[in-house]
Amino acid sequence: MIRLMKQSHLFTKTRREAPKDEVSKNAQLLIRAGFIHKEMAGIYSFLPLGLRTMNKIVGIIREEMNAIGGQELSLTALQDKHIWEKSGRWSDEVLDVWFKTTLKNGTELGLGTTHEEQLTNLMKDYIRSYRDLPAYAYQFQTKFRNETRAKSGIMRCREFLMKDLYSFSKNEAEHSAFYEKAKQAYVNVYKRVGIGDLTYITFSSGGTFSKYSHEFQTLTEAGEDMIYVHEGKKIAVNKEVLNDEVLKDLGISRADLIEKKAVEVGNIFNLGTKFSDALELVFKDVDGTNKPVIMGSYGIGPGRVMGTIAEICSDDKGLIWPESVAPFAVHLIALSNKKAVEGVEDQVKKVADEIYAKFVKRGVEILYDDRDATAGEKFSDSDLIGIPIRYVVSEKTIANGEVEMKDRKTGKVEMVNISDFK
RNA sequence: CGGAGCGUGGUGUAACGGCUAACAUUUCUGUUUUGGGAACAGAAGACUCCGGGUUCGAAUCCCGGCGCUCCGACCA
Repeated sequence: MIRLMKQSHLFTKTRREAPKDEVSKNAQLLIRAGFIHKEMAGIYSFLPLGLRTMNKIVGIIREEMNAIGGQELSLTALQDKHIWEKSGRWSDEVLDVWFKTTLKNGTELGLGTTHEEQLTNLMKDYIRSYRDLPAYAYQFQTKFRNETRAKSGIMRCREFLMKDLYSFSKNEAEHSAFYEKAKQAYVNVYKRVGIGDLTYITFSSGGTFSKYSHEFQTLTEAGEDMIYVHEGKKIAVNKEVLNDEVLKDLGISRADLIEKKAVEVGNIFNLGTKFSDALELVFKDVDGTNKPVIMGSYGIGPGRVMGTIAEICSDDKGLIWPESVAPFAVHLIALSNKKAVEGVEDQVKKVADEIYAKFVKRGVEILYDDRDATAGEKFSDSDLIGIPIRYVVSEKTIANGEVEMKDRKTGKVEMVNISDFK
């Protein structure tokens, strides 16, 4: 990733007002700051700043997935309908979010909404023996879902990036052990991207093979889900499964639960042998018998995570990125003095250029506002874009041999000696 | 997919069925200015979403389409 950028070269611009048909805070701020561009309802392009943040989120997820033994691959978006027919999910009645298309010769294809079928089928080429298990594969892939109603800015899109990991295990114990590791990895991800405090492991319906699945729900008014939070245990229950049995299982009482709105930023799911049965993914066990592989799926939408961060980490002036996902670590602003006459060096620009060069040399990701714009405009843009640390170089500061450092989140200002920049 | 609302320069808004579609912002030129989206002067930018209809006359009224937003349903 490119570490440095002069703002005069950045082709995107900020805007004072959000388009009137964007109501959600995440889309309003991200569009105004030049992170995303709306193409259609539920379909957004990612611009340079937005892509940088997206890649930061992706990078964190990748590290956590690698840490639990995930192996990254990339499956195709165009998918063969026959493997979907085997699981019974080709039908529009079963899966109503399909985008389907055809080849010139009439062959029907589907644009992947998810990849259980395809990966299960693929794994048949590689999983033969208990010695081949466990296996953990994941990808970052664009999913296509024909949502009847896209909404909430980038929170529910028709085309969106998703990290999906699938686990293949030889028995229930092996599966469960990995499932727990994955759960912890997810906790790590949300913590690292800056929304850990507001994110709850939420018990949700489990389907055929386990009593519960686990959603990761982040509290925000922009959310679509209603969950019941148990503050003491830092867990929650999805409204859909809240009943006496669940309360008993979790050892909690209804009185301790608080109803909150939340957005689902990830979920993990025990698939059991649903897909390995359907697509005949079996392995030869130690005793010589064929057994179906036990599977799990684990999903996170980096775009939705980004939208969630934008909802939570922002104020009336704009975005406030956590350091770990900010498009740049530092925003350097030069309030240069244009009065500088020909032949007389512009001291402010000179100092700012030097500081910029030092940051670049140190490998700090920096956006340098070298534009010919007024102070107010630069400050407003800086607040809107939301880079965590802002440095200002001006006549006033260099008169004392200093540079001003301001924390976007706390607003705390500190003067730093120019000679301290190494 | 049911319900509601809305489509006017790049963006945000205005305009009784009646003048050359107005204002702000934006962009460009020049002067001036540099610590919170400065000031002045000049300029650019619109078949008022599309297609029909009513009318002497439509941004405005009617019909159809498309698009967008919100509520609900849905969310492997």
